[in-house]
Amino acid sequence: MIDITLPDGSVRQYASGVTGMEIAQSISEGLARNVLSISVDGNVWDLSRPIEESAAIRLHTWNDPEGKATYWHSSAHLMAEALESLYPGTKFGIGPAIDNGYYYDVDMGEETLTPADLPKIEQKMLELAKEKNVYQRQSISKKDAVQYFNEKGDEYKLELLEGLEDGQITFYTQGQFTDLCRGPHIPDTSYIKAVKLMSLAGAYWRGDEKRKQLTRIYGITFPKQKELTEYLELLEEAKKRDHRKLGAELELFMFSEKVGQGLPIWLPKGTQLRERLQNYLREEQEKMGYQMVVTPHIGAKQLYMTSGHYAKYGADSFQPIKTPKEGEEFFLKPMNCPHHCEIYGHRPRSYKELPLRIGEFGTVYRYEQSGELHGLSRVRGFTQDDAHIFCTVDQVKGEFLQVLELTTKVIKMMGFENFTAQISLRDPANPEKYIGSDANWNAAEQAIIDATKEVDLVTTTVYGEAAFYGPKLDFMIKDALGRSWQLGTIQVDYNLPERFELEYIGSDNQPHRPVMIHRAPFGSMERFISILIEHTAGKFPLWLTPDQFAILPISDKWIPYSEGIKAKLAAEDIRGFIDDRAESIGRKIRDTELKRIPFMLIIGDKEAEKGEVSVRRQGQGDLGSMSIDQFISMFKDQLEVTS
RNA sequence: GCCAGUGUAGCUCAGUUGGCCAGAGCAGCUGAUUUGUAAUCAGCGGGUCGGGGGUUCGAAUCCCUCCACUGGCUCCA
Repeated sequence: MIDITLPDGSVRQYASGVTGMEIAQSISEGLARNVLSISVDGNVWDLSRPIEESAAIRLHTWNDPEGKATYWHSSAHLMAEALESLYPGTKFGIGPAIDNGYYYDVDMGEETLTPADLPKIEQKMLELAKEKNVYQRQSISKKDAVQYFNEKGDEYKLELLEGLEDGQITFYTQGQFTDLCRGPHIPDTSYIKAVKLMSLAGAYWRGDEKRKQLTRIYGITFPKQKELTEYLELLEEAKKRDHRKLGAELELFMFSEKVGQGLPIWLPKGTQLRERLQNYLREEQEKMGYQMVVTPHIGAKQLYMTSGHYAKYGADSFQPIKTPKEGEEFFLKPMNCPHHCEIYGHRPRSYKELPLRIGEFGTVYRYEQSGELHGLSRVRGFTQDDAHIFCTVDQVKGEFLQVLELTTKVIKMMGFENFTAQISLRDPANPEKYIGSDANWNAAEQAIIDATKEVDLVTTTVYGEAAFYGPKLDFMIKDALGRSWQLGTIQVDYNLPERFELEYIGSDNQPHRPVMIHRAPFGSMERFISILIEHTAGKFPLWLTPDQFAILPISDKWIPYSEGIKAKLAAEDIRGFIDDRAESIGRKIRDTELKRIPFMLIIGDKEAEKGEVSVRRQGQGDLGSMSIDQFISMFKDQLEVTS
């Protein structure tokens, strides 16, 4: 007998060789119907795999991530079977489960798939699913595995096999399809009831752009048709929140082919929004001792040679602008830090000046590959809420913590609760990608790790994501469609001060090298606002929204009265306009609702007689009639709640 | 940059296998209406069918090429 420990800590005894499915059945029929896979001492297994020794287990259903992952991975195999049956000779790369579904990378030779082919594959999958084919696990020797894929002519699987050790190789077979796979899988294909192939994309084999591009097919499956329908509806809803769509509808920003791709143009309403955000941050930063500066949009080549940006990005940036007679070369500013280093270094500095916090809403220009551009999230010209803190080694931690506090405050104030913090460190395998000494890097990386620990910030650590001059702490947030974007960033840098030979005179009357902290709580105004739009669906916080009210006179007889109301509100710094069009009140309300203007003040005979306004809240409806003073006080209450 | 797809009026979309002057709704303009909580009525104007080239008696429709956009991949100081 073996001891099986359940998640609640209770221990049950089973005969050695018991399977996950048998355990589930012994607990309840319902569980046995719904269970998809099992964790045995932390490793996810098939339900049919015998458990030989005592272990702690967790049974996974559709309701946990491991269960979904098993389900979707099995769905990828089902899709592969369908592809092999419809397109014999298809070669397979990898086919993992992802956050929402799965994909499989395939090489179809001369054949090209188009979206029109997808329904046919979906049909085949459903057909095969009904066969209730069992996912059969089989251990296989490396030699036999190599022979199998040699005969099949699948060089991708053969390459994957090269990285595997003999004795640890397993095949899974369902129906007519056999795949090299670690598993685990759901019991059989009949669990898969609803299938949708979402999209086709090119994907480089092993993520290497020098290698062949395979066809990636994204799909998702569900145990119930209803769940698929709901998922697709959710996607439709998310698309309505897309900042590119709302940005156009609310007239926040635009793009123009003539101006150039990836170069956002801010319209008056968007500019208002952006400047309010900047003013907010400016005030917060002034409280913290920041000093604002303004630097030019271009810089001489030498500046970027000194900073190292030229060596790293010179070939992949906008190419230099040259003076017509002298041929001097200037680059569009891709970063503000070199300019700020020059500000630091323009005269001798004393330790008494440190920490020196230099801030700038600096507009920078970077060449991004055309296929990468995306609304406001990925552009070629954008404004960073940038600042560089020059401080002593001893001050690094304190400064870092202050920046961390500011950044999390900003993120939380905007209501972005679902952010993740990522520590981005060097890629140990590629030291040539970075400048500076190991000692500098170690100090910088340790500073970030220590500071995040001190405030108990939950972080993930990713190697290879550091900037070339230093490690970063990045704040990641998802957009409406679940894509993750980096917003705020904090970077500790020992290297640029060295390259710019920055110094300060210490209390010992000796020169010392300062440390630099790069930081941008929003990241860029463009990307931050793109996320803000998607998270609020265009219903911005009251303090930020371009128009806070619209006065809707029922007939133009009440326009003069409306003017008076508007003036009273303006005196209280409440902004808005009068809709004086000769339209019906229903029409005015509809248009104002669609513009996401928070308050509608409706004025007709009744209100004017009593000296009141009838208040309607966007998205909520009629709040009834009240005096203008009552409205002002209600407005101010809400202003505080949302700010 | 790469793979796949899309591009018709300011917006959303129709335009059969290539065939008379390219259509609709909304928006816009003009006029009428003076309205009570999500679209008042009528009239009018508006399109190099993304650009260029080609095939054809004839191209929005077929082919080539460039541009932009969408979904991914790679990249992201």
